[in-house]
Amino acid sequence: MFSLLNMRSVDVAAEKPAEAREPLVPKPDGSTRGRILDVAMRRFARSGFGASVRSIASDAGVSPALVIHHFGSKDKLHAACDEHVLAWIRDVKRDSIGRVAGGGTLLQVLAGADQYAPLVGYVLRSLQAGGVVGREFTEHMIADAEEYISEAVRDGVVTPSRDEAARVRYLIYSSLGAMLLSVTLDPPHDPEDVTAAMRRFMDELYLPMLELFTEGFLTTRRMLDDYLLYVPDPPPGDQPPADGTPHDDEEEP
Amino acid sequence: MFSLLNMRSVDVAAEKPAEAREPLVPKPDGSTRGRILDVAMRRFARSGFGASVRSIASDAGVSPALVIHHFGSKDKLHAACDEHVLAWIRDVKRDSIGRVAGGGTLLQVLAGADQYAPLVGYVLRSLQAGGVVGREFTEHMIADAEEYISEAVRDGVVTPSRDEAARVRYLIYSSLGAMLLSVTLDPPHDPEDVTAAMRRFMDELYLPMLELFTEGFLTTRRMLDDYLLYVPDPPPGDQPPADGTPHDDEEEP
DNA sequence: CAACAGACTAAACACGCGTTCAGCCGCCCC
DNA sequence: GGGGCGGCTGAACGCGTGTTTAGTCTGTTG
Repeated sequence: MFSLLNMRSVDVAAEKPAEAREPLVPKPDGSTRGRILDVAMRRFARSGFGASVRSIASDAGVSPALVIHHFGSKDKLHAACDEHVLAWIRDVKRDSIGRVAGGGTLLQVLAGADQYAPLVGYVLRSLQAGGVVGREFTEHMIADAEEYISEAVRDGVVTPSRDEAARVRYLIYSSLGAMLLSVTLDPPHDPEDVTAAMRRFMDELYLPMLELFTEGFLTTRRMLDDYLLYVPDPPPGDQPPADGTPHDDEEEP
Repeated sequence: MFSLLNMRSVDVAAEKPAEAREPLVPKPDGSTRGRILDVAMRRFARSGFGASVRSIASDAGVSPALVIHHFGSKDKLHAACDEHVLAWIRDVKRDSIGRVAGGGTLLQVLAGADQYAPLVGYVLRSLQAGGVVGREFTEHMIADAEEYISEAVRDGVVTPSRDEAARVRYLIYSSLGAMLLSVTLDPPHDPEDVTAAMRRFMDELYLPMLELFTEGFLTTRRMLDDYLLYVPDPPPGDQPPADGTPHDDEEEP
């Protein structure tokens, strides 16, 4: 069940056995340091990385000095949050492996439960800011997709591509980018539930995506053929001769 | 010539007549106020909207107080830049109308000339920040695409969709979002030429896009048919019955 | 020529930020 | 019991921010 960007929330419920697995959220830990880390992550997710140390301290019910005392500096706190979030993501991935056979529907899982809202919010913020979490998350998704798409191609349910790596990157960038853009341009009133916004987005745009994936968009092969004729073979990481541009490729209806 | 997201840079050169139209950049104006506005726009594009009034003043070779004197406040300066950029975009659109018959390749035009770098950079920043320019730009693109896609459908070169409006939105969100994500996660060393980054992105990912548009992704109609069977008709903005899930959101300390 | 107007600036103001400092408190170990 | 030690705080420091104020200079107008 390759699905890749299988986004519709309603399906999630249908696919998983009724005795729902509860979402995996990190244990409270008890220590003040842990609580600070937790509220910092949530605050960053809600307000972006410009959030002040004072606001985080206030959220945690401690003094600003204590935050610095435990983490050394705001930058180090940010780094600790990054690490914390990445670990959480790894846990969710490990936990959800083999659920929908072939895995890969990480986005589905994350959007499916409100408890993941801080995690998702944090990832989106990092994507917006070009942070390490955003980068790593994207690469995770690409690596995963690479794997199960190639499997799906072997099984004959997915078209092969002339450049699998590029296709995977394109697919992940589009879906992630579309979602990011959607919640950025039209943010949820309560920034706490980005997951709801994601599900709305999925519900609205799942049909066109499915249509595109199933039926394509163009009725003629002309543009693709022209391009293939013009450009040699891209597959193993080499660039086409760039722009020596002997391009008398003029297209015209 | 529907093309929509026709992204390949090499084509741009081929399409326009050799006696190149030079890109349309707003006249210098001469006044100090105009110069401040210009450098402010560029500074915002390069460094984001967090850029300080002092840095802008320094760029323009004037005192910070003068910036405030002319624009009232930083927010008003920001708004003036927004207006300035939107006017510029309107000019470019009007200027490029009917160039590639049917228009719509605004992105192409913008990515095609380095002189548009500040404009493009500004739009991307606004997209990142969820500003009005980003929103308006997106809606412009959607409106344009709506028009020439429907034309392309009439001409039989593009598949019809069960929900044209949703498809257009999906296509624009994906392409814009993918591009935004690409330059965010992997920003150009010299932030001055985002256009180069855009062209690189286009060159890399044009093939998979074209493949997807021409050949689709799935080899079976099963998923689409299942979905259509499950969901009635989405066209006029109504939500599917949104399954049972009474979302019990507990959590929150 | 005098007077006003507007472009422009140096200096300061008020504020929020990340961070530091000195010290208080309660716990554990000798 | 005494002494260290780590969690923790209130107050301050230094800095960068957007903005204000007072004033200078220049060109125009009566």
